[in-house]
Amino acid sequence: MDLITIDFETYYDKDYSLRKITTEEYIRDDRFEVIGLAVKVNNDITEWASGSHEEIYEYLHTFDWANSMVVGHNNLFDGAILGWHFDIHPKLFGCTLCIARALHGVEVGGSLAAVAKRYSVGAKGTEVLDAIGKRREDFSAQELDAYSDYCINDVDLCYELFKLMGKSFPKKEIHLIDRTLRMFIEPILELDKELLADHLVDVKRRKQSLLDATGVDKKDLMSNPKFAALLEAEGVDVPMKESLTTGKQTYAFAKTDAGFKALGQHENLHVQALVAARLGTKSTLEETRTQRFIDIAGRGALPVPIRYYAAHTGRWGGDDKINMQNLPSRGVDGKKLKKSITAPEGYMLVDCDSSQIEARVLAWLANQQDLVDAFDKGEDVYKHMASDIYGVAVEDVTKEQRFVGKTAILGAGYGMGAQRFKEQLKAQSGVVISLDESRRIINVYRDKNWKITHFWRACQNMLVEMSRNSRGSFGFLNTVKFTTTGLDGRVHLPNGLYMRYDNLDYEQGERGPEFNYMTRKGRNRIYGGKVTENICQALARIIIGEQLLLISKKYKVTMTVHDSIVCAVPKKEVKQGQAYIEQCMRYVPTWCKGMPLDCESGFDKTYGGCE
DNA sequence: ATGCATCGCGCG
DNA sequence: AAAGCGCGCGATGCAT
Repeated sequence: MDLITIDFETYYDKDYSLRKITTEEYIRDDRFEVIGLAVKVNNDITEWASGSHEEIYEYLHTFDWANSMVVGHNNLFDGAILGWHFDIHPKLFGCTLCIARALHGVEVGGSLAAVAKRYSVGAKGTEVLDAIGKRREDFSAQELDAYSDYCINDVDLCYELFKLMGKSFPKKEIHLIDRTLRMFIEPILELDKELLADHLVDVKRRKQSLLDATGVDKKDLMSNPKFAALLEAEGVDVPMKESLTTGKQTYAFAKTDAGFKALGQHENLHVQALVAARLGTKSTLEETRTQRFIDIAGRGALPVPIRYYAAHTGRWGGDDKINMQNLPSRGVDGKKLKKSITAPEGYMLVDCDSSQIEARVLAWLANQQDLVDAFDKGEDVYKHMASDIYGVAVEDVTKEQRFVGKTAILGAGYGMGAQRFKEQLKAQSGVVISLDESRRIINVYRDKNWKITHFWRACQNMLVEMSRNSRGSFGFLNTVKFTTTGLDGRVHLPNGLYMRYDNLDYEQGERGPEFNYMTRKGRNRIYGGKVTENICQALARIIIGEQLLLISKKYKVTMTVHDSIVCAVPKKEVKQGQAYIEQCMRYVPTWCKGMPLDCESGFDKTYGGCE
């Protein structure tokens, strides 16, 4: 297999640029034009090519793409140009930006310049290229020459970086990068234009009627101080709270803030209307995302931009202004956007969810064997938890009691305290318990799952060890190893990558060291329970990654949302396809024998219809 | 005009 | 001793 490194230079101007519009819109726009590109086959001399679309097309088709791996820095961009404009479909896509993010942390600068500097492979060109607003034909021969040097240099840097970073990079992760990029580069999902148009009208109408009921202007609702003034005018004591970020007093206007919620039942009906309008108009997601979908529908199929290694736990994230991982799905009529996403002609979509994967990983990792066994047998672990909490037989557990058990299983496993548990329970289900009762429930959880509480302590000890610049391993079958490089703590993961706690430091608190590490947004507190959560999330991501690759052998994976995978399956074999996909999602990787995995799936013509 | 911090909110 | 966690996007308010 050949390695082809590429970089496209394309037309841009003040408005038509990647700073202003999405990658999808930019590449599909009528103004799109290739100024030129640099191509390097294996270690051959890098070539520069510039010419008309037809000339570039012809030139590009002289390479053997079908047997090549194509690498670029941010290959989402170059790969999409190859596919959408030049009908070129390589065997494998690589991306030095993706690899850099996985190796050196999601926090560090991922620009080609920054990564090149880190590896000392040379500097990115600094010459000021007068390219803005210039079409290919506007460049003089000398200007084009300078541009070619610049572009060739970029490709050479990218090639060197791939050699250095790619050598030790896990093969499976390379394939995951490839599959992730293809969700965007090879779009097959379609959008239901009529449904979207109707939905946009509905959403706007709904918001307007909320506003009409108050008789105030939208901007007075959206602004915190102005909204506070409206409430004060009604004689309301404006609810305040302490900011979790700054510690200062701030307005408590979030939909889960108790004081604000109470205003929703205020005796003054105008106050009720104001609160309802504020809540109903504050989130613009439904409206903006619907508009983006409508715009995309006018241009073609739906490319799914998923960012490889977005979280320091390795999870994927959204990208390109249209986060496909947080599409609404709860509440009445909540799935309209998902329902607008449709399988291509002759296909159905299968949406398969891994069941409670993080809770299962936690039980396995901490070697909480009774919980592992319960998961394995397919028992209702939430009911079992509730049975212990309330001292009733499993079959007598009420719906409300089961919900308490569920909240405990999903939250208390990472050290949640009584105060937080009480609030969470109230916010999520309206169940109100006393602080003493909350404390009792937390204690029941911790006693029952004592191995898990031990694991928090092991993770805390790991932080201590890392801060002493040492190495070691812990966890079930020594799955989790850690080392320290300088001040950077690293938790090694079974896929060959690691989670980093950069510049790990601590302050001596009254009751022991309080650890923190550096992120892009400043220092983050870190402690045993949180490390436990991070590791479980990372391991769950590795498991679903392996499963995604298995599924890809047979079906096109169109997107993933953390614990779910959405595939397109030919209509006539949808039942067999669904069975195959479920089989893949129950696959237990070799490094985690005994992991109790399960899944559930549904299929439909639309994403939102998969139940 | 543009960038940054903060908050809220959607998902897992 | 105890502390649930992980994202991205959009709006506002304020600084440049």
